[in-house]
Order: sequence, then C-alpha cells, then structure tokens
Amino acid sequence: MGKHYYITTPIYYINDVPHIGHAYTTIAADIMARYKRLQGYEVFFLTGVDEHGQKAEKTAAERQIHPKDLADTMVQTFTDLWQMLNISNTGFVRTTEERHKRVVQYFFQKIQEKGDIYLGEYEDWYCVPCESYFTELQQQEGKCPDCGRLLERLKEETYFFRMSKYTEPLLRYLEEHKDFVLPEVRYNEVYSFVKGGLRDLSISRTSFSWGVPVPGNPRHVIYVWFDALLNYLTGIGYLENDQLMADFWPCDTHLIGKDILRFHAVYWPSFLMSLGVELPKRVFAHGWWTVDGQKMSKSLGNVVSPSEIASAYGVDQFRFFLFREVPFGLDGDFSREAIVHRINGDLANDFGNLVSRSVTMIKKFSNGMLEQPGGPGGTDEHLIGRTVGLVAEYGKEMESFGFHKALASTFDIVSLLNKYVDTEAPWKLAKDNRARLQTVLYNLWNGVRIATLLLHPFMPQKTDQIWKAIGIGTPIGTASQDRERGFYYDAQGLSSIENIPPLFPRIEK
RNA sequence: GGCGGUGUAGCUCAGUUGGUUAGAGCAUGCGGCUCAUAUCCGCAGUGUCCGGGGUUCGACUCCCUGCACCGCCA
Repeated sequence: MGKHYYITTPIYYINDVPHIGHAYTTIAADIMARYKRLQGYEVFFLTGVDEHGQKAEKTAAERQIHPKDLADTMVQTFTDLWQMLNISNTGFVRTTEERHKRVVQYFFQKIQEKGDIYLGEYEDWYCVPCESYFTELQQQEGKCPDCGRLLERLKEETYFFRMSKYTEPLLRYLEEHKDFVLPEVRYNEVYSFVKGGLRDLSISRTSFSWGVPVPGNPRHVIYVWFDALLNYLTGIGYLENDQLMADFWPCDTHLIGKDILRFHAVYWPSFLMSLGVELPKRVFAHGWWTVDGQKMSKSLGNVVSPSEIASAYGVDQFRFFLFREVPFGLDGDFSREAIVHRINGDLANDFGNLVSRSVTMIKKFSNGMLEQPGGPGGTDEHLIGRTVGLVAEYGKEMESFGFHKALASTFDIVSLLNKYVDTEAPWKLAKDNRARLQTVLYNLWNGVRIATLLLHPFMPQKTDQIWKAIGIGTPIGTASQDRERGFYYDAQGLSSIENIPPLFPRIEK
C-alpha cells in the first residue's frame, strides 16, 4: 500500500469575488500537496465552490439570471485564478453536481433513518449576508451582532439534527485527539464550545428553494452547511468509487480560515459520527489578512485582488510572501511596501543573488562544468553539518504547517551559503588552487540545489527554472526528496551551467 | 459577564524544566570584499523583559494583583 495524503480547502461561496483570503487557503493547501508529492505520497487535493443558499439566490434574482448561471460565471473566475496561481488540485466539487446531490440526500436519509433527524419548528433571527442565525439574546436591536446589518425574523418548519446527542462523544474525541484542531488556540475554543453543550441544529429551510431538496419533502431544502461540508466526501468518490475512498479517507487535513472553525470542528464531526463515518484527522484553521492595518471590506474598498498582486509582483513572489511574512495560523497584514520589502530583501538580495553568483562562478571559473571534488577543507564541514540540520528542521516544521519556520530554516541555509562564498573566496582559488576551487564550487552547487528544493513547494515555477539553470535535466516536481536533500557528488547527467538573467529582479522604489 | 490568549530593542517576534554580560531578522551607523541583481560579508549598539506585590540564594521565566489589547462563548 502506497502512501496517501488527502487535503482540502473549503469550497468557496460564489457570492464573493476571490480575495487574498481565498488565495491564502488554497496556496497553503497547494504547498502541502507539493511537499507531500516530493516525499513520494500520492496526494488528493480537493477544492471547489459552494453554489447553493439564499444569498446566491438573491444575488442571481437581482441580476435577473438563474442562480446556476451566476454559479457558472463564478466557477470560471475561481478556476482561472487557481490556474494563474499554479494550484495543483486533483479534484474540484461544485455543489450543483448530480454526484454531490446524491451524496447529500443519501446522507440526510441515512441519519434520518437512524433517528438523528426530526421535524420541528424554528424561530430565530437570521442575517442573510452572514448566513447566520442568532438567538433573542444575541441580536442587538434587530441588527446582526457581527455585521450590524438588519436581521430577519424567521419562524418556519424545519428539520433538526440531534447534535445535542454528540456533545459527549465529541468531547471524548477531542480529549483523545489533542491535535484534531490546530493551532492550539483554536482547539481550546472548540473544546470550550462543545463543553458548554451542543444544541440541536436546524438543517433545512423552507424560505427559499436554491439548494438540495430534502428527500421525501421537497418543500424543504437542506441547510447550506450540511450541503457544503459533504463535498469532502463527494470529492473522493463517496458512493461512487470505493477504492478512492479506501485510499484517501479519513482526510488528513481540512484547511480552513478561522471564521468557519465551528462548522468544521463541531458540526462536521457530529454529522460523520451520526452516520458512523470515520472522522478527519485534522482541521487546521489559519488567520486573517488585514490590508494596510485595516480589516478588508467591500465598503472600505480595500479588498486585495490576488490576480492583480500576482501579475504586478509575480505569482511565485506572491505565494512566497504570504508564508514568509506571517506565521501560518496567526493574522497578518498585507501591504505593497511589505511585499516589495520581502521580494527585494529575501528573494533578490539573498536567494536570487546567491543563485546568480553561484551560477556565474561555475561558468566563469570552471567553464560551466563541475568536476570531482577533493576532501573537505576550510569551512566545508561546518556548512554541510549545519545545512543537514536545517533541512531536518524544515522537514519537521512542514509536517505541522509550520511554513513560516520552515522558510526561516531555508533562509538560514541561504545565509550560510552566502557566508561560505565570502569565506572561501572562489575568485582567489581560481588563481592559485584549482583543486580546492572544484570542491568549493561543488559544495556551493549542492547548497543551492538543496535550498531550491526546499523552496519548491512555495515557488514551483522559479525553482524549476533554477533547477534547469544548475544543470539538472529532470523537472524539479519529479525530484525525490530523499535523494535531493543531502549533499552528493555526482556530476553524471549534468548539463553545462550557463549564466541566467535575474529571476527575482529588484523592485525599485 | 464566563473561558482562553497576548504584553521583551525603533518595527516583527524567539526565549527550552527559574541559574552568570536577555537573543534573531528588518531598519540605522561604520568597515571589508569584488564572484554576484549597487548585491554579499564583518562589527556596533540601545532594552524600568506592561505596572505593583510575593516565593527563592537567584525570576523575562513560578504565584497573587492591577492595567492594556485580542479571540471564543453568553
């Protein structure tokens, strides 16, 4: 049995245009997917869109189009962005797909048969834009406590899911799986929420019709979150492809933003427990981006468009910035100054310049070829020892989404290599010590190759270009991490190393 | 109001089970190199470790208390 890894992003709601938050989650999942592939895992990487619900129905009505047409347009917008950002997803779910509808209805029916669903009456305050319900206590003078907009009073017949029944089982599960929810802050939030006791959950609506009908009672449509969460099963062939399910379920990681934690860490496991499906291994909730220190909002007009930033500064530069700048899991602030600063400092000056000077020296002093190195001398052992240690730290951090620390370790290697060049001064060796020169160049080449490999999940295109520039004939995406992350001495099959133009040009300003 | 978290150099943050002169990156100043994208390397700093009490031979680290900010819930 091969190694399998299943990672998901949320399915994004078609009512929003893609912003930096969508890009953030999806790129993070892509980074993990690429990392796991380098390790020899077969990866299933799922994303998609959430098309149902009152808000989508309303927006479509305003534009006098069918909700499905709205969805078709927005799906295109999202998939175009993912293509531009080099997202390597292997699955994509639209909630309007027939296969998904079948899963949702099947699931509903099964837990109904089990007695976990009953018909009742629901009366509450509802915020249409937020798609959230509020109790009498939570509402503030008829306005939404979250967004401040006017609430609607709803009283309707509804199906309830007996979530209360799962308070104890879920609590026990959380106690036995301390890493079910990460980071720890989020675990604590979930734990105390469940500890307070779960209420039964309304899982159907009669107030609108754009959704999956309740089996046997088509006056009701199934609550959007019940519908949406099930995409994680639809996407890997639940009811359709037993082999795929067997290989990839339970899911290794649901990657989400912290705003939808409760749905993933409370509702979702309750649903799964009800049907007796194994729970996912982990839910990782990341933070939010502010822009120039302010919350991103349509009314402020400061919504950052990922495609605009990526075309202005480069796709890989953008991907890199998001994970170098801020610890994954915490909130961060986006600004043009910050991204320019990172590009110039880390990518142009440190890493890009290192690649550039290395390649040039191999070309200039050794005719673009590497020769058999001699034994260790100078600071070789220090360089190699430290690098091997940092590669190990990188690996440890990557496993638990410590992208920020993984990149810090990588840049420690970059810094080490820049020092190594200065200390060993190949331009002097070129004049009087050819044998030593070859060793130094070989070590340098190895170091650059390793740093490039470590950066590959973050910057797939640029690292592939470097891979070629340093003479390796096969695409970096097919590299085996086991082989490539250590120092080795094998010039077989290397093509001549030629000068290349700057990969990360400085941005003047 | 309840629970949880944070408060360390100009900025962003590390600080292992309490132990000598509290660290990193960025920014600032000075020096060096010339392979390189005017890049790189070296050196130099500065800190009432939020305030107040306490435990201890010794507290950034543990306890109590106050203040400020943040998250979740009500």
